[in-house]
Amino acid sequence: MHPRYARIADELRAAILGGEIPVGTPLPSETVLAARHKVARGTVRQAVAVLTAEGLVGSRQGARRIVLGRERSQNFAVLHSFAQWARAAGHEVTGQVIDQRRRGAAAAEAARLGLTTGDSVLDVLRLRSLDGTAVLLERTVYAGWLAPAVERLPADCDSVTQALYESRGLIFAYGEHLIDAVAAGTEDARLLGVRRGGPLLRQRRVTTTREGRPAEWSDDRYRAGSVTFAIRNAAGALAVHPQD
Amino acid sequence: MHPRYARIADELRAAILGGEIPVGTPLPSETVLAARHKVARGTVRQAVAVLTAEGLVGSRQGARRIVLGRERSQNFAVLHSFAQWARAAGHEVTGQVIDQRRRGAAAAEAARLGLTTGDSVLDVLRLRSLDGTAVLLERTVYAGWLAPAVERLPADCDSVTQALYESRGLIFAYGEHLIDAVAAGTEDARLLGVRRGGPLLRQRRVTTTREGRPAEWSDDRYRAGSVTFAIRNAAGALAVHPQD
DNA sequence: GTCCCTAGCTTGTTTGAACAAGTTAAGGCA
DNA sequence: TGCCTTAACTTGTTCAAACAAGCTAGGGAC
Repeated sequence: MHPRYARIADELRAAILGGEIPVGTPLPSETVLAARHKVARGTVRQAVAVLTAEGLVGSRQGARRIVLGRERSQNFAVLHSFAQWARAAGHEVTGQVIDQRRRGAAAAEAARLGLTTGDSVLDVLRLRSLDGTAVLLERTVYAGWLAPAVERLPADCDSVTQALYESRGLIFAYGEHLIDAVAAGTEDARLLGVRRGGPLLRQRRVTTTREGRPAEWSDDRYRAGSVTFAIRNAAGALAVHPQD
Repeated sequence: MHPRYARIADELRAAILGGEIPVGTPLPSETVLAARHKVARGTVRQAVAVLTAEGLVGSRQGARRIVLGRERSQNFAVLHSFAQWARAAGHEVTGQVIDQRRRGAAAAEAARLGLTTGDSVLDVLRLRSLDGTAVLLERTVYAGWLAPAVERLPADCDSVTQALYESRGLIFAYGEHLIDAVAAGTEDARLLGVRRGGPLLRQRRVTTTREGRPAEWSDDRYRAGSVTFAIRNAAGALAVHPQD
C-alpha cells in the first residue's frame, strides 16, 4: 500500500493533469487539504513536495501554490531504461548486440567504475531500434563482476535492465548523466543510417547499484529527432522527473 | 540568515566535496547528526533531502545513506541564466543583439505564453560568446507586457536575467526545457561559425515568473562541445522533503 | 479617487514523539 | 565451517504544536 502522502499526491496530480485545477490557478491551501484528507499539515507538505519535484506546481512563502503545467513530460525516464521508457510510450523496441569482448580496464575507466587498472571489463556495442528504425547506438563498459551475467543474455535482448533484475536482482538505482551534441563518426553514421558529421544527441552515463557500487558506464548516441529530454526547473533547485 | 537545515546541508556538502566522506562510504546516521548539531531528526532529514536532490547521496530504508559522487552537477544552472552560469564557472561572457522586432503572436505562441492570438510579442535574436568565442544563438520571444523593459536594455547586455531583475524586480522562477540535437541551419552556421548541417545542442524553453505568468519562450542553440548538461537521477525515489 | 498600512491568511522552519519497514552483523545451531 | 535466526540499528511515515516570514485584500486617511 502506498503511503498516505503518495496517495494525496496522486489525487492532486490527477486533478492537475485532468484540468480540474487549471494552469495558473492556486492549489487549495495546506490547511484545507489537511482537513479534507484528515491528515496533519506535514503529510500534505510531503504530498505537494512530490508535485513540486515533478515541476507541476510552484510555491513561494506567503502565497498559495500555483499550478505551472498540465503535461508531465516523462521523457526523462529514458535515462533509467531505454526499453522501459519506449514501451511506456507505446513504441516497439528491439536491440541487437553488434560486438562484445572482454579486456582490461584503462586507468580512467577503472576510476569511474571503482576498479583498479587492468581489472577485467566487458565492452558491448549495441544498436537499439524504435518501431523498426535504428535510433540509438550504445557503447557500454560493464564492470567485471557484472560481465558473466551480461554475457549470458541473448544478443537480441530487449531490456538489459529488466533482464539483469530478473536474473540477478540487480537494480540500476542511481545514474550520472552528461548530455551534449556530437557529430556522427563513420561507425555511428553507418549503423544509425545518418550522414557522417551530422548531429547526434550524446548521453554519457555512469550507473550505480542501490549499494552505491558502480556497475557500468556508457556512451549512448541518439539519432537527431528521435528523442527529446524534458526538464522542469525552479529557481534554486532543479527537478528531473523520472517516475514510471 | 540561512535556515538551520541549509547550514547542516552546507556542512555535509563541503565534507563530501572535500573528500572527508569518500564516495561509496556511508553518511553518519540521522540520529548521530541530530545529536551533533543539537537539532531534531526532522531537521537533519531536511538537510540530507537537499543533498539527495543534488544527487550527492543515495538512500534506502534500513541502510545508511551512501555518498554517490564528489561533483555537484550544477551545469544545469545554465538553464536558469547563461550569464550567471558562465560567470560562476569562471568564464568571460558577452552578448550581442543581432535583430529585434515587434510582431503579433501566432496561435501556438499565444497559447504557450498565456496570451491571445495577435497580441504583441517581441522577437529577439541574440548571439552569446564565452571567452570571446561565439557559443550560443538565442531566438527568444518575449510576451508583450515584458517588451518595453527588454527594448530598454543595451544591445550588448551581458545578463538579461539580471538586468530585468534589477530594473523591474522580475524573476524567471520556473522553466520548462526540451533538449535535443539538431543540424545547424544556414543562419546558425554563419553566426556560430560552424559547418552547415553540423551538430548543435538545442534547448527550447518556456520561462515563467514567480506568479506563474509565462514571460518568454526561446530556442537556444549551443555549438557542439561548448556546453554539457549534467544530471543525476535516482530510480523511483524522487527527492521528497521529509517531515513537513 | 488614490495611496498606504495593517489584519489575516499562507507557506516555511523546527521540535519531539512514536511506530513501521528494511538492513546488517553477531551469535547460535547443525 | 557454513547456514540461519534474531536483535540492534537505520531510514521512512505520521502526528500535533508553535512561531517566523512573506503575501494580499480591504479599510482608513488624505
